[in-house]
Amino acid sequence: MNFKRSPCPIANTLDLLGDRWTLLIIRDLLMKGSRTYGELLRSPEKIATNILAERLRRLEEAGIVEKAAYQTNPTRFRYALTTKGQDLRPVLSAMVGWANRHIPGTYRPPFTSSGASSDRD
Amino acid sequence: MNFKRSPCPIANTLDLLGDRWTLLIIRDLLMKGSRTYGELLRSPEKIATNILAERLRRLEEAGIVEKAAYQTNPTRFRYALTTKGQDLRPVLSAMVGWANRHIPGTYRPPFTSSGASSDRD
DNA sequence: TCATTAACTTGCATTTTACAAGCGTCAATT
DNA sequence: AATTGACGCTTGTAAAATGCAAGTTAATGA
Repeated sequence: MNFKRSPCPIANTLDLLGDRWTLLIIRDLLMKGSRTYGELLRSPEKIATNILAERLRRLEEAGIVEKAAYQTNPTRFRYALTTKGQDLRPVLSAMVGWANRHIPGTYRPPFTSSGASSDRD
Repeated sequence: MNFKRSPCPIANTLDLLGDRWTLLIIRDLLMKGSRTYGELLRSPEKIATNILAERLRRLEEAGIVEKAAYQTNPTRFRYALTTKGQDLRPVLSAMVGWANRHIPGTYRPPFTSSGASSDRD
């Protein structure tokens, strides 16, 4: 599990988050707070069920996401970002800034200029 | 080619850069200035030749990288970031900051010019 | 009993990635 | 003149990841 391609912080980050889906899950958890598996599935990008399950497993293992039962009978789960996960906000904010400047047709979030100290979860 | 999963700026960014290699190429071009195909190949993460060629093609097509001949007989090429590509620096910086804080064993860049390094402390 | 919802897993076809090898151009060396 | 070597790729193929549909388990309400 811990095979690093190099000691480069960017390479290490990409080993964890470098794919088409992982940061979208983190986006949802960051923007909308803790969410269930089903809610995450309903996001507009339409992630496949097996991919979502696998990514959540990896993120939990990496200490970025926490899974907790919020009810029993039947047991239902909620996923939330740990501090480590919440700390990815600047990465996402930078991407939003870049996309808004350089990719036409991207949605501009109401309150994200860059520093985004917007609270509430 | 212009098929968007959603109007989300993060999803759009990931459609362009969301994989294990693209941001490493951009890292090299950003840190070390313009580079040749051969120099990019020699980076410590050891990208495969076909992947590098394909990624450079996509980045050029996306207006993030420019390819220019710097000599003839024999013709040799140099790749460099456009303004759009250079503008990704905050994204990379945020990743460096996050990795340095949360992934043990990552290299800490000595110093960083223009808005780089940690966004906390 | 039957249908329904949540949270997944499984099977399989398609796509992408990784690894090795090969190719064309030119320049210098033997 | 032929060989060697560097550069900048392309091609072939095996392995891995992804996408899609369907199935599973547990519980609840009609």
